This record gives sequence, structure tokens and C-alpha cells, in this order.
Amino acid sequence: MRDVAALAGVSVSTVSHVLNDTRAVPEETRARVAGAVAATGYTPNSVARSLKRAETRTIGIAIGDITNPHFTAVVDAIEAAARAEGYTVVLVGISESAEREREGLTALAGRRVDGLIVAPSADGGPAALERLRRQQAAIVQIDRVANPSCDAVVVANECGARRLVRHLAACGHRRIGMLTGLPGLSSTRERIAGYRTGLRDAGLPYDENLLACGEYSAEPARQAAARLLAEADPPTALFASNNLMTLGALQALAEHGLTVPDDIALAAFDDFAWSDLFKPHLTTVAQPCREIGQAAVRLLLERLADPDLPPRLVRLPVELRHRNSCGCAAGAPPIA
Amino acid sequence: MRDVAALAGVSVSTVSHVLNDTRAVPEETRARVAGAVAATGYTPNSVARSLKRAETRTIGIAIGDITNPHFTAVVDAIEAAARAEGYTVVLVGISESAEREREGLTALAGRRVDGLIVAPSADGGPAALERLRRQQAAIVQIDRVANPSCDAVVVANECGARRLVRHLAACGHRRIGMLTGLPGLSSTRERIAGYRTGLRDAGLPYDENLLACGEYSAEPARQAAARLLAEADPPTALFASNNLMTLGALQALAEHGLTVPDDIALAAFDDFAWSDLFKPHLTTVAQPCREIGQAAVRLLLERLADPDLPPRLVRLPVELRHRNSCGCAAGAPPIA
DNA sequence: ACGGCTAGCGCAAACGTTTTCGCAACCAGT
DNA sequence: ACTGGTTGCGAAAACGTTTGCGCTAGCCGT
Repeated sequence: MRDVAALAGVSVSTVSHVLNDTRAVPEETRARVAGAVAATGYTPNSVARSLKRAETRTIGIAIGDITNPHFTAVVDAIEAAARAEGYTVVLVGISESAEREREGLTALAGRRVDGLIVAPSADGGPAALERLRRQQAAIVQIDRVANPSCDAVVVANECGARRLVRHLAACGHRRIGMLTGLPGLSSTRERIAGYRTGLRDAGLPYDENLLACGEYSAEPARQAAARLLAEADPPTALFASNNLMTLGALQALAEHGLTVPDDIALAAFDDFAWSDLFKPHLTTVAQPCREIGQAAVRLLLERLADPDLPPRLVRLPVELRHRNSCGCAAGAPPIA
Repeated sequence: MRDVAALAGVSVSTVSHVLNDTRAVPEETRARVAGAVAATGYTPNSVARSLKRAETRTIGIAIGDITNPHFTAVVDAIEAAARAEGYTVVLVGISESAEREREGLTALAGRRVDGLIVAPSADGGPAALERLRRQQAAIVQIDRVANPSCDAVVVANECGARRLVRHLAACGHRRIGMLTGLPGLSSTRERIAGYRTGLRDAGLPYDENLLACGEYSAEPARQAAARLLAEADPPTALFASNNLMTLGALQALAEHGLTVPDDIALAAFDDFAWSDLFKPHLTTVAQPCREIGQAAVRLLLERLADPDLPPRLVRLPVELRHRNSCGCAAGAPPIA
């Protein structure tokens, strides 16, 4: 910037002012500065600016695994929305482990991100977010809420699970197994709650043995499903409460020589992008991934604008995608 | 840091020195400082550090669309590798448009990233990278090379395409259509070249009418495939030269009432994560996505360590995944 | 007793911006 | 001719680090 100022024959203040236009500068001077900028190929140093301004125009994203299509979509939406507002995003992967989460958040705190969008892990607990909070960062949780005093955007977990289970029951299933997510996450709890109300709606008993923990990922889910299938009175339908566990379940079913939906029904939380090409046409409840991302940055910016807002929780609706892995005719309308 | 220094009864220099341990400090002082750090909840401000040190320990990733599973995997690998080396990544989406690319790179240049990993777009051209280069950023291109004087990691495009086409020919196909990628990208050129050598290997003529541009994405590919199917003498096999175009092709085939592999054969560049669940079991050539990411950060760090290295190009092998969309028995060995 | 060495530490100048304060020049109104 | 307002600009102090330089105190060897 010094060079630019020298070349334009003005002071650095003036250069700064025309660049940000933060005070009136006659057209002629402005032009000279612009010329000098072009001539020197000057690129404003945003780290210096961040230091001075005490804001980085950066938002951190801390999620378990961007490889999970659900998070991929969310991240993509976040990035787009953030960019539209002049923010850039820094991505840290915290593979569902409390330690990684701590490391990642520390890095982000050091980098002085203005805001943080986080899918909190089970055991990180509310404490992990405190440091960022003290730094005045705007924090929004997605998918699950670990700290109720921070903003969050989640989906209608209970409702989605309930509808799926009710539908399976309506298809005549009386023993419906469930693959549950990581214990300790609010989404896991809510989906289990939905499963239970779904059963109740249908007048079916709740049997603890029909639950198996799949930890929201494929391999554990495969084992969990295998366990359910080995029961004395095995389920005739399975509810996998996220996408990865659906894959695990399918693998287990294949290993047991069971085909969907002929031998066993399957319904799942989370839709897949190219579901149409899948062999069993999965009946699912789809999350509005992009909307989650968009809502998250909206909340974040609002909080940045007014830090004294009360904590808000936005809960987005899910959408039932009725196909035929549930065993009913493809055209049949799902129960509401 | 001032507070920490005051609390510990030392100067800021000393605090800085114990934090980075950059000079000998007796254990006792060190402990006092550590105590003060803990007591104040101090988090080092890396933006100030970056300003002073003239390095950000940040690497930028500029790719078209992280929603594409191929890029998702690459990004994930990059993030992991970078984090292992103490770098954080900032992500900018440049949706295959020259303007977005320019914007994104400008943002990264302003943020003074130490390095950049970019999947260059067709028309951004070598120029887009120049500014970053002048800033001494280490640049590595992935998937395609737009600027031969920058490092790059790509895959054996020609070889992969060639093997797939040769295999289709060996299955008896004499008219093999190809869905080509975005014109202007090196990967597109190389895959077309592979297609041609594959044909030549098999003694088949090259017919320009069997090529249709699918722009590396689904909808254009659907239309392109539809065009090929409408030919007077339509292809009996299709080679889709990336994952998204495969989806487009499948849609076109479905619309024409064609099933794979009975009515028409299909082979594709890029594997899918859950190919096993897909209805046509796709014969594909898989890219080593994670290795691409890892190699990219390796090259990047090496260049950071020694900016005078000559430009390097690493070309990674691809892996043929033989299933049955190509129409031959599932167990049959693919031709080498 | 004195020079030299070392260990332990602090001062202050950067890094590249933003922003406050204030100066000079000009114009208008009396 | 003087006041008062406006316009156009520059000087310099921050922001929170890192780091070169140098100071002091103690110790050893002579």
C-alpha cells in the first residue's frame, strides 16, 4: 500500500480511504489511486486489516466428516451463502472425536473466526464452545444441540422417525427394529423418541431388544443389524436412523441373504442423492441439507449483527420420500 | 498476551518465547507463564502472528463443486493431510466459472494463503494464478493442468479411458459412444485421446459423430446421450468420462427405455462410493481421490520448503473396477 | 580485582492496515 | 477583512505478535 500511495502521490490514508470508500475523495485522486493499484498489482492484505479491525470476515465450519453426503451438502450451502455475504469459510474436520473437536476449535479460536458453525460431537460437551463464546464469536450448532444457550438449526427428527415407523406399521409390520445413532446426541434421542411415538401410534409395544446402536456409521451399523437379525424373534422391518447406517444395514442384509423388500422392509432417515439408481428403492425421510446450511449462516449473521439476541433454535421440516423398500406398492400414499 | 505477561511478572517477549519456545527459559519462569496463560484463558492471536511472520499456515482450496463426490474425497484428504502438518484450509467454491474463479482466487490472495490447491477451470487460464504466484504462494493444480509451470497432480486419464474402451470393444462392441468433458481441460483431452487409442488398439474406426459433449455434468450429459441414441446408427456401448455424466447417461437411457447392460453397455470414468448398491453394476475406472489430495499437499509443502524446485507433475494410476454394466460376465477378467 | 562469559530477560521496532485528529486551503457570508 | 464552514488530505497511533539487540547479574579464571 505504501508503494501505491507513493506512485499515486498521496498518503496511505488516502489510499485506504478510496479503497474502502470511507470518506469523500475527488474523482481525480480516486482515479490516480486506482491507476496506481493496477500498476503495482496491489492486493490488500486482509490479515493486517483483520488485525486492525478485530474481525476476520471468516466463518469456521467444524463437522465430523465432510465425506458424509449430508454434511457435504450442508457445507456447500454454507460456503455459498457465506461467500454471498463476503465471508470465507475455513474447514476443520473433527471426526466425531472429542479431542479432534477440541483441537479444531482451538485452531479456529486462534484464527479469530467471526463465527462458527459446528456439528457438536457427543462428548465435547458445552464446554468446548465456551472459549469461542468468550471471544464474541457467533456460534451456531447444526443437526444437534449440545449447548442450549447457543443458536442451533436442526430438523424434525422426532416427526420424521415417527412417520417412517408409523408407515412401516401400516404396511403390516409388527416387529420393527431400529439402528440408533451415537448416544448422547440430541438427534439420536429425538429419533428414538419418534420411533417410540410411531410405535405407540400404531398400538405396537416397545421392545428394547429391537434397538441396536449403529453409531451413525456403516460398520457398527452392519454389526448392529446382524445382531438384530440373529434375535430369536427377528424384526421384519428395519429403520436405519441415518444414511451411513443404511449402508451398513444393507450390507448385513446381503450377508444374511435377505432381499429388500421381499424378505425384510427397510426405511431410513436421510435420503441419497441418486436414490433412483439404488437397487432397493429406499423409502426415506430427507433432510433439507441446503436449507440447514443457509439457515445456519443466516442465524450466524444475525447474531453477529446483534450479539444480545436470545438463543434461537430453528427446526426445519423433513420430507418423506416414498419408494418401495418399505414393501408397499410404489404408488401407495404414505401415511401422514 | 499483555495480560499474561503482567500476571506472570515478565515481559511480553518472554511470554512469546516460552510459547514458541524459541529461546531458553528456566523451568520456573516457564511455569509461571503457563499458569498465567491458563488463568487468563489466553488464546494466541494467529492473525497478528501471521502478519508479523508473513505466513498464515493456511492453504486455500479452490474447486468447482465440493458436492461432486470426487472432489469431496479429495478435499477431505487435503484437510486431513494439511491438519497433520499444522495447516488449516480455507475453501472457496468456484463453480466452474471463470469469474467465480477470479473472485475466489482474489479472496485467497488477500488472505495471504501460503499455498493453493486448485482444480483450474477451463477459461480461467494460466493468468488467474499469476497473482498468487507473485505472492510466493505455492500452487498445485489437481485433476487438470492449466499452467504447466505450476506443480500438478493428475491421474492416468488416457490409460484409464483406453482400457475401458478396449474392454468394451473386447465385449464385441463396434460402435462405442463417448460423453466428453468440458472442452479446454487437459483431462478432457486426455480422456478423448485414450478413447481414440483404445479404438485403435481394437482396430475400430474413429467416428466423430460418436462423441458428444456432456460438460462433465449430468444434465448436459443426459442431452448428449440422447443425441447419440437418436443417431441413425446408434452406439451399442457408451463411455461416460466422469461420474456426473454417468448419471446423466443413465437417465437418458431410462428415458429411452434401454436397460444396462442388456440393451446397451456402459462404462465410466470415476467410481461411486456405493457402487454395489446401484442398479446397473457399473464397470468403472476409479481415481485414487485420497491419494490425489495427499500428493497435492505433499507437493505443496515441498515447494514451500524450496520455492526453486522445478515444476513437477505427478500422475497417479487409476484402477479398473470390473462389474457388469459392460455386458460381460461378472467374473470375467478385464483386458489389461 | 578485573575481564570475559553466560544465563535470563526486557525494549522497541517492525508487520500492513484503519481511523482519529487536525491542518491547510478555499469559499461564502457578513 | 474576518468568521465559519467545507473540502481534501496527511501524521501518527493503534491492533497483537515476533525478534534483533542489548542490558544486568552472577560466575569463573587469572
